[in-house]
Amino acid sequence: MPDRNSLPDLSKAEHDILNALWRSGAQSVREVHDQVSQTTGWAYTTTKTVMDRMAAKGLLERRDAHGVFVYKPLISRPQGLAKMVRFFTGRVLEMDQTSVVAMLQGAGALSAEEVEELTALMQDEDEKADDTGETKQ
Amino acid sequence: MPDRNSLPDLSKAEHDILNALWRSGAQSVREVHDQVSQTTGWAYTTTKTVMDRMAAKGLLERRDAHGVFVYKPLISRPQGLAKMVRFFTGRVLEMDQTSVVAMLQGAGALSAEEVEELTALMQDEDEKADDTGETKQ
DNA sequence: CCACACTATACTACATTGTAGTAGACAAGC
DNA sequence: GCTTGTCTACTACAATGTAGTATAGTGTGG
Repeated sequence: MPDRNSLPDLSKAEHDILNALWRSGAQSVREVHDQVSQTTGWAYTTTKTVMDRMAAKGLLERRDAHGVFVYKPLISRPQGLAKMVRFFTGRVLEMDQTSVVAMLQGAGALSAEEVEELTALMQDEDEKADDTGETKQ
Repeated sequence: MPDRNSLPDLSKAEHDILNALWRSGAQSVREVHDQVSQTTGWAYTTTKTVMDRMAAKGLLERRDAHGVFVYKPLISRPQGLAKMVRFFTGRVLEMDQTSVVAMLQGAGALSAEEVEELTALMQDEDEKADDTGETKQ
């Protein structure tokens, strides 16, 4: 796990991979690819490259399971969501994040536990931003 | 304007620039930078590089205004928002986009006209995706 | 047993984006 | 006129997007 106490700023590709893993648990490149390729249109090697880079960065754990590698996410969905939600609400829409998070729960996009974790994470971030003179994405 | 009838897939940096321009109209690099640097922490040349690349891609129009260049967005906010909203709702949250758009209007993040344009754009995209065998980001 | 066909894995590759630094041009002051 | 502060242009280098190719292991029909 890389640099705890600072949430990762995931790229879109990384979100796609993680979504598959959050949804269905640890999987091989082939299994993940079968899921993401439907929406991304990626080549198999693209999925593989992205996943390997994520493993190198400590976002995924790679384990040999009887001949094939299986990848497991090392961050929770709320942890992965945090930065993106902040960016989307604050910078894309320029609106308050709390109302959005509330809505997400209402719409069933997140479970109650996820909302709770996410809320806590974003609050931490806010506090951090408050002192350290803001900045940084 | 690049390849009409396919919305641009904006990066985060591009969103930040466009937001400043949508908010305050055509501006110089310096003016945009003064706005975005507060949240991004970018160096002035970073803002400049991103804006020039956007102009080269046809996302912005660059015009000489008495000695300095002024940049104007060539796409509307709903056009810029479309892909990001789709990505955020569909791929990050895996939820239905319509409820989100409704919420955005409720929360005042978008005007009624913007919501209308955005809704129409996203519907077009949906139809396109329906035939052409899905895929493509 | 063995050559062939798959797959998984590793390397390499090239364009775009993120994020600047530096150099040249020009205007405003001294 | 020389010094300063900007604007603009060019260059740079790492990370990400998006693959292709090469190699190694494995199962399969002879």
